[in-house]
Amino acid sequence: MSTTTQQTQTDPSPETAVPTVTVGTETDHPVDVEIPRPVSRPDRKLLLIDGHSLAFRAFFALSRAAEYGGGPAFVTSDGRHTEAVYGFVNTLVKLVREQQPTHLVVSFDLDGPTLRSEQYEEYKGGRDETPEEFHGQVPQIQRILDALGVPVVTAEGHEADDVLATLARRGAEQDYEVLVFSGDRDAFQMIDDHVTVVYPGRTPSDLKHMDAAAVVEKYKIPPRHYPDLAALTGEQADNLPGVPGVGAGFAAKWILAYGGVDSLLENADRIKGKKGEALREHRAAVERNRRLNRLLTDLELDVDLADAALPTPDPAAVEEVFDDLEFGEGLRRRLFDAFGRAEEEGAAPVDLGLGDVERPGTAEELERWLAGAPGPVVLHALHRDDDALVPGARELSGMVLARSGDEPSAAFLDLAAADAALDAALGRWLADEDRAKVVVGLKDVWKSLAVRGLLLAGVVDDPQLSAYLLQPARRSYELEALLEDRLGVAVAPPADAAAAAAGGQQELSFDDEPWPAPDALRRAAELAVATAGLSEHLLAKLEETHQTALLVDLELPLAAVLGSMELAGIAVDPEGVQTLLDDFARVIEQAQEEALAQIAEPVNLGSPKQLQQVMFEELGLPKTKKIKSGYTTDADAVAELLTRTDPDSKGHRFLAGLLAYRDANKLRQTVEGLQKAIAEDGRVHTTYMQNVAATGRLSSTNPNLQNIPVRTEEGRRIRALFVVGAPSEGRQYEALLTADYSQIEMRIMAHLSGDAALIEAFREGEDLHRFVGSKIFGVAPADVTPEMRSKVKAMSYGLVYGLSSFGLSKQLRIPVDEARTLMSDYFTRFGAVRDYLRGVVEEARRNGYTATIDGRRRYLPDLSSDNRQLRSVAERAALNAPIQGSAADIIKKAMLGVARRFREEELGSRMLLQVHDELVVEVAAGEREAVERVLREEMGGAARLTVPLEVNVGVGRTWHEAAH
DNA sequence: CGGCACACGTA
DNA sequence: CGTACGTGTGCCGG
Repeated sequence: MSTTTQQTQTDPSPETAVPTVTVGTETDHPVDVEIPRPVSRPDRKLLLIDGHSLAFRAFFALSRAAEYGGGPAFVTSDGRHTEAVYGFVNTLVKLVREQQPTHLVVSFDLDGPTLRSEQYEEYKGGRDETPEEFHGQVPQIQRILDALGVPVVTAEGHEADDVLATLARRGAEQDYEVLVFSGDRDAFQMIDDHVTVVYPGRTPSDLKHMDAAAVVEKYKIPPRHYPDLAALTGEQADNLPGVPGVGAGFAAKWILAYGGVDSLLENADRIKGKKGEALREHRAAVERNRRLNRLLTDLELDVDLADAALPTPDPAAVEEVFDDLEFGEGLRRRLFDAFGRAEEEGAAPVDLGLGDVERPGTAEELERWLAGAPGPVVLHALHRDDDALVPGARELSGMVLARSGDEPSAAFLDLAAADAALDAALGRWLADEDRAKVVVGLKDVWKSLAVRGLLLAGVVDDPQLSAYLLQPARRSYELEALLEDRLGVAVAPPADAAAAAAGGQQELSFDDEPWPAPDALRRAAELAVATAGLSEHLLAKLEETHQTALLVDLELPLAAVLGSMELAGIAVDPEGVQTLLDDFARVIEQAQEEALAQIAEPVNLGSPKQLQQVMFEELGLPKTKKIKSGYTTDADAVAELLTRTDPDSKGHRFLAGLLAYRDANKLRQTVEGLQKAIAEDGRVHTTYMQNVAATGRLSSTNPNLQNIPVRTEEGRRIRALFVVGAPSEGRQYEALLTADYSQIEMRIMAHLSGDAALIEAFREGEDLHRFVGSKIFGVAPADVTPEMRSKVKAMSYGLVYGLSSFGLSKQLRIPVDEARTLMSDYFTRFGAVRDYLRGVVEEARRNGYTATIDGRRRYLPDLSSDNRQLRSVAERAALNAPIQGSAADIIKKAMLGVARRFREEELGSRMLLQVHDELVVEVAAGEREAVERVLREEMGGAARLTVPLEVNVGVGRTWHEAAH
């Protein structure tokens, strides 16, 4: 932070130490110029923006084509360019969000002559013509500023910089902390303890802060002398030549020795050498430059800073301009996040107006409560710690029912205490499709009710699913968080959490204590009442974003299907598990021995840290790819090292042992996890997470049955552990059946891109990669070698993930040139694919989100990040999300279809697993053919694409056999 | 004990 | 410098 230069001295008193720079050391009157630290005034922070400068930089930054972002981005459907507008708003929003100014003014240059152009005709001459596409964008920017309520200040005959300098001076006098955004370095002369200049780096949103210390650091002179330096060196951008041969270094030296331009020129005769000669020769130019680059701080401006308080924009006005310019939701959201939003609906209703929680104890009381008011009833499950666990579910002790409306009300049902009549009344209501329910955590509630023999119908929302559709990247869908984030409603934290936070011990529970505890019930009731409002809000938002059908026709019914799959579980062969564990244990031991025999001291092969020590220091193996902790020891890197070491060397044997150890150990862990997960019914009940994957996929946990090994022979032995189950509930099962989509993602790519060649490939029905290979390499399909085919395959799949030519070269271990040629040949043959991929990113950048075929969104705000790394990640996610997400939608629809058909055709077979593009079914005795038919029809017909959806089906005693 | 980093399994 | 996940281990700091 200190800006020590040779000329810097320090005030003797350390408390008030202000660095100084001495200027004019060679004159009779050297001056110590203080280099102040900038003041911080969070409550009075004025942001001044040079509008043209920001717009111009934004325009060029966004016009540059990115690898996937080339082509006509930022053009409205009627052909108006909007790069500058978009970039301007984006950076403005970023500045406001990061700097949190309390006041904001934007200034623009006016057309027509200025003081400077009159004094010097060539001023700013020699610049390239502004591109055609830039014209017309500045008025649009002013339109947006108008909608936002941001004051725009201009001055006839003056550049924006003079306006800014005047306002900066005024702001400083009124003790504002002033930030000036300007792309013109002349603005540096404004810097003092109150004024900092923010100027753009390579991109308009890569912003650098220049305070006095930074100027001294960079130019060795105090800010007020910057124009002297600029006058000497000249300003290319303004077409102002300076003294030939004099750069910033010399200029600074002169200034420090002789002071500013005036004083320097007075002493010009004392300067020796060529440079002195040049200075004397170009004295006129220097004087002219200094005259022109002096910013005026005393313009008459019709603005009062007090009126420039950061406005709260009118949403309607902003929406109108944004709609017209066809800007997406991402930018709008960021804008309102930064500025706030006028006339937002009232903040948190502190009191929900909820009376006492009712306790209907009879069927009549329940029915009376249920008939109390129209509108959906929120159903919130209550569990107690000792609720019985059944395989795949948890029994239910009670529930809170709630509704909002004019008279919010909540009721508690103690299921343990309910008599038969109350149970029946509850059952009738639950099963009644016409009585609307909002269920929190639908899948779990569905399961708990199912094990009680209760049906659940008429579910109109689960906020944890509707919120997922609206914000698929959220980490948590806890009600409290949703209420807070979506409605601004705060619900008191649970009492035990409060007690725990206060350092209290967890209360021991005694059998005679009332359940639920009164304050816990009260809180659950308030939460449930608030949930009614939350649901209303979420459903309205789904309607707005056209995702209602995804909730109503897909996710909600799917919850029940997933619930039944979890309850079913899949049988695992326990003896097979033990055999496999023993086998793997032998391999692990052998591999470990072999590896450790090559080194001096034993290490933990599971510790990457210790491995690095051994591999790169003791064994002296070549360094691999850098990671945070040093160099990677991952399988790819180890395999690479194996090819580069002598097979007879210690290093080689160590690496081979390590790989074998890791392989077997990983498999052992998988099998152990499986063993631990076998429930009392001999089956493994995974949990499908319906609101975790940002693309719309399911995930599987506890245990994860979506990553059971399959690629290696040893891995496939694990698949053979999953077997058809023993008879249960009077039903016999004859086999497992697996049905998977063939290349569904590539088919979706063909559909979305409309690429004629790719579509033809799928319609021909021949091996996709062989077909693509024949096109790219220009040979007959029969002449595509396995090597060609595997390259093509890697590339095809890579494209779906946003693979670069660099990445392809790494993966295929081929030169980048070759990878690039491969890709370009691919795109020559499948041009629509490239167009599609480009379009996806552009559209997502504009809209702020991608969408699947059925309209499931994924928001990607980082597409406009100024962090290249973040932006690239978001771009690849944008390429992948519509494809992966559409595939997820399709198999979800297929699952609903399969479940419906099993029901309608009264089949006893049941779906057990979903592995993204595969369904595993347990086939009831005698239903093999029917099940295969249902699976083929429902999976194949789950979407109407321009290419067929091909489904492979296999049957066997085990999952492994079924897949062959 | 919680959280991070690493490694690695699947689609 | 290839997307989306979940899990186990080591290891750090509290």
